[in-house]
Amino acid sequence: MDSKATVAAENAVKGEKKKPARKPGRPKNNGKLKEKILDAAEIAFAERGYTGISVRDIAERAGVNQGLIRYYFDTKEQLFDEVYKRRGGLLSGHRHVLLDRLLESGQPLQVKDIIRAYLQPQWDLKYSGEAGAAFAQLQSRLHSEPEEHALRLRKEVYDASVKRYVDVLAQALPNLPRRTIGLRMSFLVGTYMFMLNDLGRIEDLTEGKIHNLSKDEMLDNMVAFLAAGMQSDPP
Amino acid sequence: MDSKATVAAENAVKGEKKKPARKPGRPKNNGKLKEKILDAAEIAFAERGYTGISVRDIAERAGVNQGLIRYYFDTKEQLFDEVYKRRGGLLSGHRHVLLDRLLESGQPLQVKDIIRAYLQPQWDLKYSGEAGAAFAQLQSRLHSEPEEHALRLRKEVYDASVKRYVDVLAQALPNLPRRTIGLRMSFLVGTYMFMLNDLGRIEDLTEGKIHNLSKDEMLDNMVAFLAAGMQSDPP
DNA sequence: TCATAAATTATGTATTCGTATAATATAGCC
DNA sequence: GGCTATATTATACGAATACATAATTTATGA
Repeated sequence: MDSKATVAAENAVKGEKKKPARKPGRPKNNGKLKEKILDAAEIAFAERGYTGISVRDIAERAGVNQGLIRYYFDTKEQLFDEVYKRRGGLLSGHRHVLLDRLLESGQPLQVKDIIRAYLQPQWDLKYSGEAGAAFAQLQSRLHSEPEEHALRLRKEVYDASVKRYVDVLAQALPNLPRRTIGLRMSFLVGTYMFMLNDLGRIEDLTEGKIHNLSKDEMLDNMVAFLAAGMQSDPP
Repeated sequence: MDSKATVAAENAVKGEKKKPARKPGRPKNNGKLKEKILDAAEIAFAERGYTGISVRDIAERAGVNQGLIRYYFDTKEQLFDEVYKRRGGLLSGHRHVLLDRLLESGQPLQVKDIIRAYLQPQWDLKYSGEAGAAFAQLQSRLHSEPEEHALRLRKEVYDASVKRYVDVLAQALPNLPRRTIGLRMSFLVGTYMFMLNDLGRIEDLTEGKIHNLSKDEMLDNMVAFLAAGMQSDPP
């Protein structure tokens, strides 16, 4: 059997081409394919992970020539970064907005409200459609990745908002050492990151008793659990 | 430039070989290399992920010929499975032992003791050396993997012990619906899975205030947090 | 209108991947 | 002491990989 390249060369000689022989050049869609690439890459990376999907496959999913990915993003790694920062930036922004709103309300700060403000944008995103769900999956992957580059990316995207929430929690919990609050913030992140993934698995974990748990029910349960842990006496 | 294969062929013709030309055959070590492969693969998969490391690289890390991996494990996937089940089985076993001990003590069941019995083996493993730490990392990766095969593997390794712990928790918390306990068990898994990874990151998250947190301190903090959440009123 | 820049495709290249197989030296058994 | 199953190596193969480049068409602006 011939390799693809050989086959293509033969076809070129014979003048036979399977595809309608789209000639190169600049078509009508002026750069709009960039977004299509980002969308396809987001889902592909979420499903298979960074090393699990090829640039070629992403191009095919996006319905785009492979070279175009290099044209817009240069390397695979840069494509990944842009995918991640695109939606991660929106998420952090949303968190800041909700926290502002809470602080400006003038009411006394309640731990459960702070926690809910942190989780709500993430949950809304997850349930906003295929892209949001894919990004949630992608986040979960990135948080289990020990590589240096992944660590820097996480830091860049999330650090500022996490620190701000820790500050506000410290304000609401003046009796707790800041060190304890920081640690518990990590516990919180771990909990929701795990729940983001794939709720199907939870059913398995508990013999199918968690069927039909709605988005809001899940969020309420998480907030109650985490708020109790956050406010408890340190050991 | 020539490909490796071509170079090797030329060397063979000329009779020049870089390596001392280890002839094939059965050496002294009678199958002991299998363990070396498993050890090297455990660390490699933890660092890079399943698709991030090649069978060739694993062979090199293990100091073993590449073909030997296929001899013992047939496929890359089977190698991964054996790596995972080897230590995962020990872990589940250890959990069962600690729970037995707790139940046989005759003392009234306390939520924090049950939680500690669940976490202790995982923590001991993580701090037992390089291999244990690598396996912890590997677990974290597998739990963020949505692929069908990963799901089955997790289920096979952990399901029985998780279910048993949920049962015992339900016994200690008769006022809580079982559905709530199951859900909270997932929260618990998420929390410790996240903390398993890489404590270095936590320092970043909280402006370096978590330096010098010992193994026991971390475990105590997690138990306190999780026990409070587990016993709290449902929303 | 015409030159230039931008967007897109086709094609190529060297490397690496998982898997396959044949050759061979030793251990253990009769 | 010879036979056979086992452990190990060397080598090969075709597909897939990330990255590269040249050709080409269109949009834009002077």
